Amino acid sequence: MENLTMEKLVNVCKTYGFIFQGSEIYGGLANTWDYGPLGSRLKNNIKDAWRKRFIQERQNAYEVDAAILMHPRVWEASGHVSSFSDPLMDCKSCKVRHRVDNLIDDFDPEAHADGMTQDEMMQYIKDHNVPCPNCGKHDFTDIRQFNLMFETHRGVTEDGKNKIYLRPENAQGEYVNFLNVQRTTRSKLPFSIGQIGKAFRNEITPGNFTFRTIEFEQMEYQTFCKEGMDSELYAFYKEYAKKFFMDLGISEDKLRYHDHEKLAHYAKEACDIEYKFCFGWGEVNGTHNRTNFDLTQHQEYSKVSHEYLDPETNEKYIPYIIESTVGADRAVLAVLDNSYCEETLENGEIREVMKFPASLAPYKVAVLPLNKKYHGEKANELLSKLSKYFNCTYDETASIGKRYRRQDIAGTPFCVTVDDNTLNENTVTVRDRDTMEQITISIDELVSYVNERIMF
RNA sequence: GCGGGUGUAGUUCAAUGGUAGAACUCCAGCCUUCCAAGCUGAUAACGUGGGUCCGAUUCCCAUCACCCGCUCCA
Repeated sequence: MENLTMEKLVNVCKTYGFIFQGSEIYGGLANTWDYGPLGSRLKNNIKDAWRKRFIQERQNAYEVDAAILMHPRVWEASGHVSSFSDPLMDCKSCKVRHRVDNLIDDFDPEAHADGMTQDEMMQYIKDHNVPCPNCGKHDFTDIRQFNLMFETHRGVTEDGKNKIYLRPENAQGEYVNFLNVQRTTRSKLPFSIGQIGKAFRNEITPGNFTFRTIEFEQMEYQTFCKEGMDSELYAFYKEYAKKFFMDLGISEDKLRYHDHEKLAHYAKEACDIEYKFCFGWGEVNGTHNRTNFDLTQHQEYSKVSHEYLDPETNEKYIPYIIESTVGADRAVLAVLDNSYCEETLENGEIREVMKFPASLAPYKVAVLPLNKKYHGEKANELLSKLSKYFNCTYDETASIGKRYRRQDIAGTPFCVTVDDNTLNENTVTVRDRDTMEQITISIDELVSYVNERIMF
């Protein structure tokens, strides 16, 4: 909808049970959100849609569900312990906080703070008398490392030896299982490992609702291949991911690519897909050509060979990895943002509708007895029958019009009413969410009628 | 993290240093054969913690959360 605001979307989500603020009765915990009855169904449907496109419909694609807590050496190998932290420093005079590396690079772009240790950065600040860009003074605190990984401890004592991290990305869970999956599935390259799971980042950032949170879920897909096939696969998955978002009901003009100019330490090529949220363009997918960096690192740190013996050429090499990551929470937010509509009816009333693709709708069918006369056995029988096939809901309160409105905002694609014809002739009236048109069909045909229309 | 703004019922809004009102929603009942009808009734709120005061939702402080702008987001 044009003119949708985040405030409006947050409100709709809260009012109807898509998403609530985390720990709300305690005043909320910043940047955490809980999915409610409708939201958790929607999210699960989006995850299932991803599974279908990225696992089920692909060749040589397998899913894993790796542990969130991983060996601390994983994060040394991946580079997260050393580079996933920001060196911060406060100006004692004006209280502005700076990232030290940015401070130095802004002072002298030739300085290359990236390569410096913490001590070297501190020394550089002193030697060059770097001023605070805000107030011009030279009165800084010591540098403090702010690591974006959440730390916790196993065992009873909290010493450094027992420190473990909540994973800041899922990818390592796929990489450390590369050998296991390849062996047990007897896969030849190229093959893919996908995973849906939570990751955690201790970011001090405002969030734009669920767009950036400290706990989030990613739908990740790693394709292992021979060097030389990497660029072709990279291009393929950029497009494949975009098609996936279009299948979630998003039109192409609300999607765009954003190629990275500044690449991460592991990447050869990197590109985001951005969706035009009501607050602006925001990343919903990242496609990366990670080269053989990750498996090489794990081979070095674990001392376990990650070389693949190519059965066709008898060559041994460490595979390249093409990664395609979709943020599950961001995909949900994009679908909510994209699906919300307000329509003005003939009587001037506003109709709020969530126009999800039917496959994503939390409820597929609502069973609505036309009035009190039709409550009871027949309606229950119908609901029970349909519930064997779909997630359904039932509403017998208020007027039929009001009940249609309730299902509109929940995004339920089909409402079936129980009336005289149901009792006498075993037919129901099916009302379509998008067109508001009604048809009469027999109860026996209803399941296949709905099934045909909710295929993803 | 910094600056500014805002916190009253599920929602949108009132009022008040001395019993916090309403509309819509929700729930129950009556009525009702297809798009938020009507009538009756009921439930429901001062973000949290301190302080000042005989008494604080109101004034002060802190904290938490949200909004706007920065910052950040390999």
